[in-house]
Amino acid sequence: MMCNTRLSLSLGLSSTPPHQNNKGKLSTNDDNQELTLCLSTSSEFTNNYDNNRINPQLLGGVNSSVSSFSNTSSVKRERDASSFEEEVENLETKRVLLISPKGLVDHNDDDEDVHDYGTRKKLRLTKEQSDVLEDSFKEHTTLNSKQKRDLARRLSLRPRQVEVWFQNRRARTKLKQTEVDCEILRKCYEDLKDENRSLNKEIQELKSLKKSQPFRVQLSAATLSMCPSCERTYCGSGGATDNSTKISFSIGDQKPHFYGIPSQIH
DNA sequence: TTCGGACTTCAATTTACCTCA
DNA sequence: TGTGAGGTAAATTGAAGTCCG
Repeated sequence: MMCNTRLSLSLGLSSTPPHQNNKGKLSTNDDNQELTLCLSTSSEFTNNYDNNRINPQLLGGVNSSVSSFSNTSSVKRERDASSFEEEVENLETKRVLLISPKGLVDHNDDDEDVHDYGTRKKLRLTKEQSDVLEDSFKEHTTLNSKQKRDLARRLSLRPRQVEVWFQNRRARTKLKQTEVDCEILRKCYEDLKDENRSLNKEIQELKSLKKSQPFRVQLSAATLSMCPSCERTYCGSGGATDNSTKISFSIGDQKPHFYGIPSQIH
């Protein structure tokens, strides 16, 4: 399959709208394995090339006439081990689009996912494909090259499609998590607002109590109170304070004293 | 150590399709 | 029945980062 592949390169411009042409298109005629690359001013090709969607090695290696693309043979990495095959696999499923005076014409008559006017129909994954992808995503949210290829082969998709699916899936997961986080924060805000409201209410009650009853109030144990002059607490019976946190103050006191919290004892 | 190419991932955006009023 | 709005998911684009020779 690969060995018989012949790649030819043609350059062209058309007057059709950007969404219909000016797109770098790579495709194959399944019958004779002839690949035709139509380049244009589109950023798609340059982007694909920049990101190695189209492997320069493929261009340079298969067709020596594109010599400027061939200087990549020294790059050796595990994840690249199959990139050549992957690219060929990608190319096999892409389209032959020829530029005619009317614009781009789909060259594959049996092509079902390209409109007559040259735009790509949006693929809808089948339930089975989605399920397999979901299962795979549960195992690992990112794919290495081999996993991607295997999955693509299993689902009869292009590796790039699997890659894109995982990319979008990660984005959806992140978005959902953000929504959850937002909800948690919203709940926290509501709780704090309620707490603030009740504390304010309590303050108002105490203030009104102070006006109507300007005498000392003890909220802690009856034996513990605060000296109004030195603001120190003492036990009414002369005994020591216990370890529990207690509060004792008089209405109008600016400095209530907490006990059981060492850092707050003066 | 620096540089550049190859490669991946992400965020933002576009595009095609679907549903529903 | 046709249509526009809005939602969703596939696909594109460009930037940033890592790895390695």
